[in-house]
Amino acid sequence: MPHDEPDVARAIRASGRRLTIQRAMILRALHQLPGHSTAEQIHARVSADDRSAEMAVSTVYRTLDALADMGLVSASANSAGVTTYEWAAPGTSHHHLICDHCGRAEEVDLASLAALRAEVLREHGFAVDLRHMAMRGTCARCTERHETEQEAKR
Amino acid sequence: MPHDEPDVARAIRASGRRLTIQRAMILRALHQLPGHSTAEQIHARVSADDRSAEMAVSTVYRTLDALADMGLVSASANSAGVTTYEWAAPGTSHHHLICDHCGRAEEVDLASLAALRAEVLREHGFAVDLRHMAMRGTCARCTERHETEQEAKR
DNA sequence: CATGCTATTGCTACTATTCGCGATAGTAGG
DNA sequence: CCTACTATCGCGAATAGTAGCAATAGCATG
Repeated sequence: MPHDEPDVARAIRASGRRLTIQRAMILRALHQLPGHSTAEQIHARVSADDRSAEMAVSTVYRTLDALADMGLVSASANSAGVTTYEWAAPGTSHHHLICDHCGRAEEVDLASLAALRAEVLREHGFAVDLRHMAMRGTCARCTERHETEQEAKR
Repeated sequence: MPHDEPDVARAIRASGRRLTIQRAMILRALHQLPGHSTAEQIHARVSADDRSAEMAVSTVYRTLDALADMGLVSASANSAGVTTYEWAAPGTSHHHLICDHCGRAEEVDLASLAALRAEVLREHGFAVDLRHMAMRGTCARCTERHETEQEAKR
């Protein structure tokens, strides 16, 4: 999987896409920004880097979409309905636990997912994309708080 | 888990919520509509049932949200970014495989998920909500088509 | 049955994201 | 280095869904 500039350029062209200045700027912004960023933040970063011409927000979305399609970035939606993106470094793969109560997200690495993927592929011929997969539920802290509240009511 | 009208009413009140006419209408619409429906469709159905007063769309969203919170309906987002809802009949639990290429969704029942949930709970104290969980990837048909295209290019 | 507390509703304004389209500009090929 | 082909851009309008707030109406209680 590509990670430095020439590699990325090659990967983009290999998929019949074009490496435009806008894309280059967004790629740079993605490397500069740590972890998960929203389209808004990426757009802001790009605008800060180059104030000659404002890039259209829709371009940011379309580019991120294309990059996600190629597997170069991964997108995950948080509970507030805002999507965040992050550079999918080669070999990197982690999973998100998103709490539906407090909205906080943890990143973990789950062994069982491999077994799950195997089952789905065997039984249904469906290839699940596990990279950066997100699961919703209730985090430890919120579970605890909830139980405490229940007791308080008694 | 409740499924008939008095039961549902009790469940709603038990959670400190109120059973308003709007909620009753939305519940009825949910029972009438088959499988997954969008908030839009539910709103249309409600409007069709009762033309005396148009219900606000935001009310539909809020109600579905509340019902999802109680576990009475389950929400899942499709690839186009539109959320669909369905009545979560007692005992019903299935998982969605959503193809990122053709957008089609399959419903399956996965044994491995129980193991996954156990691992996450043990290792991270996080209680994953497995009901109607969705996974993205590539379906058998699209995998096949993709391979065929690759061959055609050679 | 009357009453008060507060969950819910209906607005309306706003945010995040997508879509369509004419104008631009990467790229492969000569 | 030119040229044609077409992916991509910018822009502006459209869509799904959310937030804030004053008015309304369930429901527990006496």
